[in-house]
Amino acid sequence: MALTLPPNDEQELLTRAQALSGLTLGEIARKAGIQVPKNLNKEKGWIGLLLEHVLGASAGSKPEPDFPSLGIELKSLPINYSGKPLETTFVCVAPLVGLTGVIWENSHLKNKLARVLWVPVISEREIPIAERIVATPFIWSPNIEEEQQLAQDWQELTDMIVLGKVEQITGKHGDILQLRPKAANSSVKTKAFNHKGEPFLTLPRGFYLKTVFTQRLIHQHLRVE
DNA sequence: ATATGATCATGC
DNA sequence: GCATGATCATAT
Repeated sequence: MALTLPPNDEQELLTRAQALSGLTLGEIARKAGIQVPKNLNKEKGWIGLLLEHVLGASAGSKPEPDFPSLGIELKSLPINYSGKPLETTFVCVAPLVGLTGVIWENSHLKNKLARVLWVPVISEREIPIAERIVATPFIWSPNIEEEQQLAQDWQELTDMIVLGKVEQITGKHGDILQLRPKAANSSVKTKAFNHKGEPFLTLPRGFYLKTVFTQRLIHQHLRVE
């Protein structure tokens, strides 16, 4: 596959992303010389990786933004024909230890969501992967209200973790943010502390944005233009 | 095991 | 129907 140079500034990135609007994933992949899988069962991150590639994001799984010089994170967002998100959005792994001194302002979650290029893709499961269409990408930062909601949910979930109640947390906790398993399978374990302060092994968890939140982002950016 | 990229699929 | 819990691939 051909090399795509990273964008020089935010506007170039946005222009590049919006040039994908209306194109099918098959068209985009063909230009990039990438094979389209029949389904995503074994390549769940394929769409995100394709978009990273064609937009010139830095490769690999380094713990930094997709566009380091711009401080921008790329997120693909599967939506239905009505613009409703079909999945929650994974943000980052939730630390279960070492939370002493961590506050919202210096949290990994806040940092991750500081500036995001959202690329919605009409991705209903009945549509073959190659025929799914990119909608209108947009760049977003949380406004005051959104940040307050994120901070509140993050604090609630983090408090429970600190109190050793991680295994009592379900996907129902949080209004717009949730904590759910994030692992290859249920045998994967990571260290946490129980309510007595004793270490034990548990399933790794990740922070996910609920669809009610991402749906609002979509609507903001459909209404205003 | 942890980071990246997420969606699958079953229970409700 | 849809959200929660479970899972898949790859790189380090």
